[in-house]
Amino acid sequence: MEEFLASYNPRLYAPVAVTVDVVALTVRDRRLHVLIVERGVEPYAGSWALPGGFIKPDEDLAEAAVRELAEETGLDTRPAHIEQLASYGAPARDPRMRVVSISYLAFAPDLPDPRAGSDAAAAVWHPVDDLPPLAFDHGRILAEGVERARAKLEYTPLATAFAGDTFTVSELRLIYESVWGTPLHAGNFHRKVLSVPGFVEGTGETTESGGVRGGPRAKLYRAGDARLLHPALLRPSREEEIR
Amino acid sequence: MEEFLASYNPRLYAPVAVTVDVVALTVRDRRLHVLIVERGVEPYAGSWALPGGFIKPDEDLAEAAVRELAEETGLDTRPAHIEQLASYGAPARDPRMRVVSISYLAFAPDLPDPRAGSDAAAAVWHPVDDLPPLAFDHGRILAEGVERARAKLEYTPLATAFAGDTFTVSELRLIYESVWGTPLHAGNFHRKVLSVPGFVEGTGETTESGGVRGGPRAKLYRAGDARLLHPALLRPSREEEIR
DNA sequence: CCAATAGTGTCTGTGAGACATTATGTT
DNA sequence: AACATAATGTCTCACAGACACTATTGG
Repeated sequence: MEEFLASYNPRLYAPVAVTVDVVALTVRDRRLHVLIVERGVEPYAGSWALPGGFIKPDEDLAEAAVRELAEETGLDTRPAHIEQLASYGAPARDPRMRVVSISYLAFAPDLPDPRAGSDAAAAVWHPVDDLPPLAFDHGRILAEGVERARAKLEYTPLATAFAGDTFTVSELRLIYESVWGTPLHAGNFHRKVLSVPGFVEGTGETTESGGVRGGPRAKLYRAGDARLLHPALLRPSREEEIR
Repeated sequence: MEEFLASYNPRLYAPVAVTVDVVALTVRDRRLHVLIVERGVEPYAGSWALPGGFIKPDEDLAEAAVRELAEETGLDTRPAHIEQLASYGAPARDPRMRVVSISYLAFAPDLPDPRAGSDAAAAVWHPVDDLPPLAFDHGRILAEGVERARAKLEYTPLATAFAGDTFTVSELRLIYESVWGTPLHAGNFHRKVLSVPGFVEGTGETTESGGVRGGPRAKLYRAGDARLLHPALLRPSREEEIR
């Protein structure tokens, strides 16, 4: 083994760089938003892109994703949820050299506006349904992130990661409607959410006042201990995606 | 941009190598099997591991996965299905240097025994529920691949990727039972499979003879054009995995 | 004949979705 | 008073799962 290590020379392999890119999502003003940055350095300086960058020598991949997100956007709050999305390694996806990118998907509650950090000229939350062209293959990465997020709301209680510590059933429904882009039936949604074991648990509290246009005070809930929703909360049927 | 490329020096970054590892699954003798190889070179020479290796300069990631699978196992048949699984980049997961591995999940019908190829001392199909320790973090990668496969059979028609061009409903049921490790109700499964639009389509043919222990000739089907099963074919409830 | 298998029929319980209703708040 | 919203009730249809049953083959 020692002799092998001595004879092994990494420089014999073509150099490859590894980056992480983050699809950070939130719900603002009833629309799904993604965090994008304006690149301050080449390549693609001036273009919008997902936050991300090269991994550091002694850092795990998920750590790098959290670090890059904080560095480029000035957000000091860790996202409520982060998971690996996919990897992209087409030989010419980066003009500098061979770059393999590991993408991460993050969910955050509605946070303050970000500020541009290292290597970024600007950082903003932008609605996902009205995006500028993105650098590299980030448009495709984002699309896969959004689709993964939509699917995950069906099977997992992760919608609560977009909400604050406590929330009403109506707020939770607005999150689902915003992420899926579909109106849901308020009454059926209400009954369904409360019937899935471990999805939410009551706090005993209610909102301070009724809604802006009236109505009774809503009960407040927090996230329950379920990791999977059973039965699942399925999107209205999407016949077109089946074939 | 040109000036940037001139000033950029990849050697300034710590060297990272990128590998692909493949979790290739098949169903043999009513049990789920995975393709593993006995490593012929250090590190972990003599240990069992997933087939895989370093990517080449002008090769996309999925291409590398298919190539490594063929090279190390002598199988010339492309798997019926291959998809990206996840990436692993813990700093010390490989003793040689920083190695980031992209894992792929492949489904194949029951193929001939593999033969050891480059860098491999042996290559075999091995039942997944009775495995030797695997090199690196391959045990974890395999576990995630098996779980992904089990989940995918619920929502997609990929079980047909384990079967031949044509198959009977009973053969399809045996695939589900083998992958999930659960007996299924033959009658209900039969009705369910035929009722999901696009899952299978009849060929008009039947088997040449009845089963080895009797029974009528079964109708033959081939894979249909659905990409998703709707409604899904859910596993018997797994309460323990919900919390 | 017996046993195993292919395929279908029937019943029940659960849950999704449409719709209605009551209560409680704001403007 | 008018209206929006929270929360619950009711009905119907689809479907999963249990069970029964017939038909067809091999041993």
